Amino acid sequence: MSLNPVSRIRRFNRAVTTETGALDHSFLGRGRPLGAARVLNAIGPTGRSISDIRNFLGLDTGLLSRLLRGLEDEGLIHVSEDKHDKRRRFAVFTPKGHAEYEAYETLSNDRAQALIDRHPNPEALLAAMDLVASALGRDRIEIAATDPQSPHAMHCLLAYYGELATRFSMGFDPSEAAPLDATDMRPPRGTFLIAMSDGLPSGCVGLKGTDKGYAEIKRLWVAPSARGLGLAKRLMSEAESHARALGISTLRLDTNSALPEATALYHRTGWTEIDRFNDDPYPDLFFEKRV
Amino acid sequence: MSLNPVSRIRRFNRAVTTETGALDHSFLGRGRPLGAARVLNAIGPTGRSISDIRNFLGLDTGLLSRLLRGLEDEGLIHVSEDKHDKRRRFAVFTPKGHAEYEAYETLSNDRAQALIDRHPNPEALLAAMDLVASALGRDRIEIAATDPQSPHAMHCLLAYYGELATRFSMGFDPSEAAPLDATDMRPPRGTFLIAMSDGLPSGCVGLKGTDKGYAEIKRLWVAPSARGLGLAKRLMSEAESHARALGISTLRLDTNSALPEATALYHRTGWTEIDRFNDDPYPDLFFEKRV
DNA sequence: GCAATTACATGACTAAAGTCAGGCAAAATA
DNA sequence: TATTTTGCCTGACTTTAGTCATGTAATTGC
Repeated sequence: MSLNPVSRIRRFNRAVTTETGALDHSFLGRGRPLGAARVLNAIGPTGRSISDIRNFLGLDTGLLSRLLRGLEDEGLIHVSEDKHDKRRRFAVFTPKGHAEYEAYETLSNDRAQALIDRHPNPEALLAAMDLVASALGRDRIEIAATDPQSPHAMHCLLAYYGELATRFSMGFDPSEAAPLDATDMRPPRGTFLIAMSDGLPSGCVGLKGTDKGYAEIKRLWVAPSARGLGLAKRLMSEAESHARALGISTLRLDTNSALPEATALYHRTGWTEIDRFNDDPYPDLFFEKRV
Repeated sequence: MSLNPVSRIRRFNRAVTTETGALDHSFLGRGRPLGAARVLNAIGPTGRSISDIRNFLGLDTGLLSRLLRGLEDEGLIHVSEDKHDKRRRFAVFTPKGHAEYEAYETLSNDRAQALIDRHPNPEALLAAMDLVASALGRDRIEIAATDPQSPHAMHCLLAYYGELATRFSMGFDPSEAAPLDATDMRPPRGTFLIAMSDGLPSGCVGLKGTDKGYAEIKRLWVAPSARGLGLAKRLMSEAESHARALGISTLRLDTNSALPEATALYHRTGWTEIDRFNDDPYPDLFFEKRV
């Protein structure tokens, strides 16, 4: 009875509700009701428009207006009007508000740190949490173009190389693979897309421009915690849209038979297998698609 | 920045808060405030004493009293006095209350089921959730004596056998191991202890009485999701207390060098290695301890 | 047996959260 | 340009949650 899947999830819910309840309670310690603290947190260091806050927190206009007025009276925020649309308003922190925001951040961070510190295997715990968070927030994964040398991109690429190293029987050394020039993966020659799942980079794909009449798809990777959610397919289809927008009509890619999921995906999504078109030592399968 | 452990935990918190918020909201759909729904849920099909409910939900006497009165007025529960102590009161469902309780259960269960259904690898998701729940609720793991043939005990034993099968190079077949008579693990000859982590059996150990002047420790197992929390040590020390209470002064156990964590634990907790004392084919290490 | 304690109920209150109906200025649309 | 819509604010409300003091009956401890 307690062992069936539904019971296990409900046990998880109980554990997590207790934990968040305790965090909420510690937030109350700063002498401000939870509603106001939530608004402060929603504003964030870069400021935020009122309508954004309303959507994010799901609040009524009246209620939010009053909460903002309260924070303003406390001297924590400053609300100014948007230059382009004077109906819209934008909230930013005062120095005092910034300090207060940081105090709430510290409460959350300390709690998170304590959880890590007392666990015997933090990496396993974090991996489990990533997986659960991705499962819960699957519809909130967003794909956006990023610079191929941004920290998030580097994170994805390192994870990608690490995985190739374990999956290829001969290992994988990035320096032996075909060198990549970052400018080939920046507009207007190409692009680099990252899938962000509420702050966690969960996948990537590169579109690399060449001077040979086609562009290449490179570095398609999906984080273990986000696999099976159809993310690879979404990344590929976004990459194809970007290719079309850049005026590219032929795409090529290379892959290795040690990555059967990838190969299956290419077959499923209209790619045709072609002959070897480069002398990179790692790939043994080559595909092409017209977009 | 979003890749450090603290950020990952906070991302998890956000995902989970959204999810529980959505569940709470669906609870509201039954036209009853959350407080009343929580009380209904706390009562449960078997009924519950008022003081229990108060402790469980952390409510003020006045508030709970009013919430109970509300549920009573709706015709959902019936509150009667305890026979032995007429100050105490006990709440049970009326048939209508039972139906309402089930409706809430269905909301929770459907949500959980949906999460399983849409995930590509439900077993991995559940394992991750178990691990997180154990990490959050580690101080709430309780050890209790159970019948060695209870469903929870069987669950532990099957998991234990499954694990031995993967860890022993020669595999493991329970039928070839020394047969176990359940009466040897019931008082007064012995006992069987289970560690329960909020409804999930997370570990076990058996104390098996013999007629040879000593008792044996058997089937020490800790669920993967609860490892590293010191549970094995707690189980062993509980088993020793039970042995003392049963008038047993010498304990023995056998184990296999393929289980180094176990062996290390025995060395650490006062056990001395002795010569083989049985002809079971699986063990290759033998220990004794006086309690 | 008497005082203290316990278990629960009641009344009187407050704070927080949320709803709803205007209202006003700016922007979008016709 | 006139009308409608949008984004936000304000005032007047209700509901929910929770606190505190007091009361009453039953039980426990001395």
